[in-house]
Amino acid sequence: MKIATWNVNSIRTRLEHVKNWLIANPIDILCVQETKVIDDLFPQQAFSELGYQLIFSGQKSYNGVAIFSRTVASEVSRGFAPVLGDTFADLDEQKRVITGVFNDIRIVNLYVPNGSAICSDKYAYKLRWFTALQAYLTALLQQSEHVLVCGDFNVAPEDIDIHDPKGREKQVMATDAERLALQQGVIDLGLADVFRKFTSDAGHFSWWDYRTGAFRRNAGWRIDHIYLTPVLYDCAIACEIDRAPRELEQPSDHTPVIVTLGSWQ
DNA sequence: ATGGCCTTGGCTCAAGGA
Repeated sequence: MKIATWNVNSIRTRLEHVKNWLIANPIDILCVQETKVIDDLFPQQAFSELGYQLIFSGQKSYNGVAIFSRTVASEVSRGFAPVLGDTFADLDEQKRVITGVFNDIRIVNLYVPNGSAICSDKYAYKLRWFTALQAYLTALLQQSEHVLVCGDFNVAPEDIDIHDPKGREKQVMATDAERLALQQGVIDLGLADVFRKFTSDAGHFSWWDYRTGAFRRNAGWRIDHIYLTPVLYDCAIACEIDRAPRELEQPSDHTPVIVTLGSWQ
């Protein structure tokens, strides 16, 4: 079973890239972020023609998440509120969370806030969002031992996940507070970054700035992750970053990350 | 080097991204 995550930076602009990638990589589940489209305008037919079911949660211009799957989803919900109630309901105005159960695996697809700049309101919002995420995942983990959490986390967990970590303490996506939020909100709950099961060295990235020829220089960050509970982590036989879509004309600035689960149904 | 570049909305510029 193969499951991938990809921040596509507008599903409508990237429609041909995503379609062609799925034809070349006929995986079981694809989680996408930054769809940037309301649900009524989601280009659903293009993907149903390829044999995928879709669930999505979008808004105009910003954010938006979706899950494409070969099998039908059950126990689908959107946002934090269905799990957490009213405490963090204001965070659901931005469409960043969608989940469903597929083949007995609870898939959680996330688009973590960017955070803008360290002194900004958006940075505080990001840290509060991680607090909500911790409560949200804690609740889901009480229901199932088969949980996969993936998406654009907008945090580089370690210095080896940044092409040039010098001065990273002052850079959004790499501050100590963000790393602690990721640690407490995800990793400390028993979820492990499966990419690091197979690859321990530096220089592997999932996002490259559009500016300054960052991709050509491999000046990237590894901010797109797949986290697994222990039973799934043990099943994983590969986790790869596919750089190919980033080489195309008019690419997303992110590229897919794919995990392969062996001996799973 | 606070620049660079891309997407959306519907303005020829601003906001957000990371």
